Amino acid sequence: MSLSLDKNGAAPADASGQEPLLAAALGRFEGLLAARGLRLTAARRAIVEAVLRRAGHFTVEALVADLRSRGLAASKATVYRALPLLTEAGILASAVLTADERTYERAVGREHHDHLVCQGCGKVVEFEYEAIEVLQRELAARYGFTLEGHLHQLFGRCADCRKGDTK
Amino acid sequence: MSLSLDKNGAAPADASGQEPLLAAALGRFEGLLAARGLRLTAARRAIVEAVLRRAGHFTVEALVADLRSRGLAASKATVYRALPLLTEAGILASAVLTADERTYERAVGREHHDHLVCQGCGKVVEFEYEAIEVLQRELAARYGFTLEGHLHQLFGRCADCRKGDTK
DNA sequence: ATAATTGCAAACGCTTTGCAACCCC
DNA sequence: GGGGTTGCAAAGCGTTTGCAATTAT
Repeated sequence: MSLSLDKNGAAPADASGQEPLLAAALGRFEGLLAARGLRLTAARRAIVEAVLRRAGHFTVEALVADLRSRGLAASKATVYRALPLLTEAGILASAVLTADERTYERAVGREHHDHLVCQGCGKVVEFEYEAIEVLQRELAARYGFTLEGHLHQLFGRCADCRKGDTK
Repeated sequence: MSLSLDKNGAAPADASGQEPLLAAALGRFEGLLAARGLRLTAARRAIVEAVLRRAGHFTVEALVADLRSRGLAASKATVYRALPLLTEAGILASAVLTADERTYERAVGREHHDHLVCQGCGKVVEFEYEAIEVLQRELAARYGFTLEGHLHQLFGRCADCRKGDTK
């Protein structure tokens, strides 16, 4: 089994040359919406663009602020109503979810990965470990389950935080 | 340290041979509290008992209801204030945590495990897979992290739900 | 036209907090 | 008595929802 590790962070550069991504995202979105008799409106388009423009993890609040700062149409309520749709369309994904944090990230044009969070400084490392994915599938099968998804987050302390950081 | 019984003499009502667990839990709790200049009060004792009496996963609401139905002292606020302490003492652990569910479970006297949740019927299977635990440690080490914990939940569909249930 | 969509603000549900009374050491 | 503890109710917060106006097809 190949142990492919994502490059730390690999923060996707934003805003540049993402037309193809945007096209792919809007295409998917429109497909999902059409399949349900829903419409691809200006507000929804703006939300998709805002998500793609974001690099890394972000909160709903930040996304709404982005839209607002660009004078784009999409109120908080509309954003919240769009989140599940974006997720189902594979455009958006939940990033970190804990008792006191909830962030999202772009999903279109990216590979699946999980998160390793430093409890000292909050740094988040994205990782992809096929061996674990395999074991998860094996495990689900063992219990007669069809695996549809998972939430896997590792919490620890990074080297920097172990050295000097307070707390 | 000595384990004093509830001052009002109220013996744990049901209880099926859990005295040793209760003793262990109270002992740990008292230790943690003492180390911080905090006290093991009747309310906190009642909460510990309520947690041990619970089988399986439960919500805070359910725990509060338990206490209330037994006329035990411990308001909702007190329970919420005790949760982090119980967790640190290893008496309580978070069970399932998703965007719309948050349950806890007894940790004392139990082995570590993660959860497999059926998205059809809500059934939760607890699993312990050492191979995955090992890979997690390996992964954290690879990034220079000291692993302190993790949240690993698998979501799928159980055999029963695949057979008949409506989607 | 017909039905979906949106913004706003009110409603919500869960968790936290301010505060005065209380209890323990 | 000093300081931790508790209950109650109010405050917070992020998310959801009712509703009337608006817009897409």
